[in-house]
Amino acid sequence: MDDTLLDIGEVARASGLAPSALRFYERKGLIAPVGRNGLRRAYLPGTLDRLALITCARDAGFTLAEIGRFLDAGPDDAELRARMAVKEREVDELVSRLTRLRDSLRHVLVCDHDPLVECPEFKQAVRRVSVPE
Amino acid sequence: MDDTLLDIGEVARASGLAPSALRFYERKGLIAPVGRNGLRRAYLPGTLDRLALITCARDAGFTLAEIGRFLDAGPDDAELRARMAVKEREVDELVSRLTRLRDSLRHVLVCDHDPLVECPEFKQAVRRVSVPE
DNA sequence: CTGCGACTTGAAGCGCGGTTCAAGTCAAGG
DNA sequence: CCTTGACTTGAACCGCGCTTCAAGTCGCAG
Repeated sequence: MDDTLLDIGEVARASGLAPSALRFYERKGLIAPVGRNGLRRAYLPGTLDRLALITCARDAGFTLAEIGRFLDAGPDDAELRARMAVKEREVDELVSRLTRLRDSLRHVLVCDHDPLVECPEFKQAVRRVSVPE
Repeated sequence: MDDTLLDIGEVARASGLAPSALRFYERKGLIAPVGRNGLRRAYLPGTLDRLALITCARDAGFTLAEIGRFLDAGPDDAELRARMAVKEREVDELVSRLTRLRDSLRHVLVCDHDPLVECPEFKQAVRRVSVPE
């Protein structure tokens, strides 16, 4: 009928997520098909954008429950904005820590201590990672 | 006897990890007490450095099994170096993604769309997050 | 000697984020 | 019509990273 609608298999291929994961997300209220084709779920193409957002947030350490609350909120939701502000700080700090970790890894790639983890430069870097500056 | 040795409770307080977590790490081969005081584990102070490293790596998305392999390796372990190089790239990419996510969050804090996730700037940012540049 | 509290063990349980399985339904093609 | 293959469901299972629990063992203070 409407060939702009997507089957679960197509959504899975396009999003890189398993069909089982899509059904799981549906149970959690994160996504929903716009309708059914017989029994089969029919998705709007925009669902892919939503899934990209979900994947991204999940990678950033948000739980699916957090993402769910996050997804249905208007501009007047002060509590949500507060949570997002908190998250923004958290992500920012995580970025700092990971940056230092990456630098440690880079160094250890070219250093020669035995065992590797005893390298003083590396240890110092780790200390910088764990201590909030 | 030797008051430079630490009891599990002291290690827990100093590291911020629960005693149960420390015993769990021990079962996984990540840490070990240098001896026992009766039944009680006695730790070297250096264990705290090791735990800082473990915590840091775990936060960065390494599994405990990965961390374990990582911890006992000399400079001649080519396979380990290869894995670390891979991890360095992964962490680096994660940093990029998180940076963009943080920027998205920053923007959405000051924008006014309904629902928030429909903000075009935000959506574009999310797209940048998911698409490797 | 008698608590007391911090430790010990192994085993079971939990929350998260899914995957896997069995059994069934449906639409399209030969 | 009948097969094929992708979908449907609920329920069970999984790996990870711990926590909790029951039952027991210490060492030290009073």
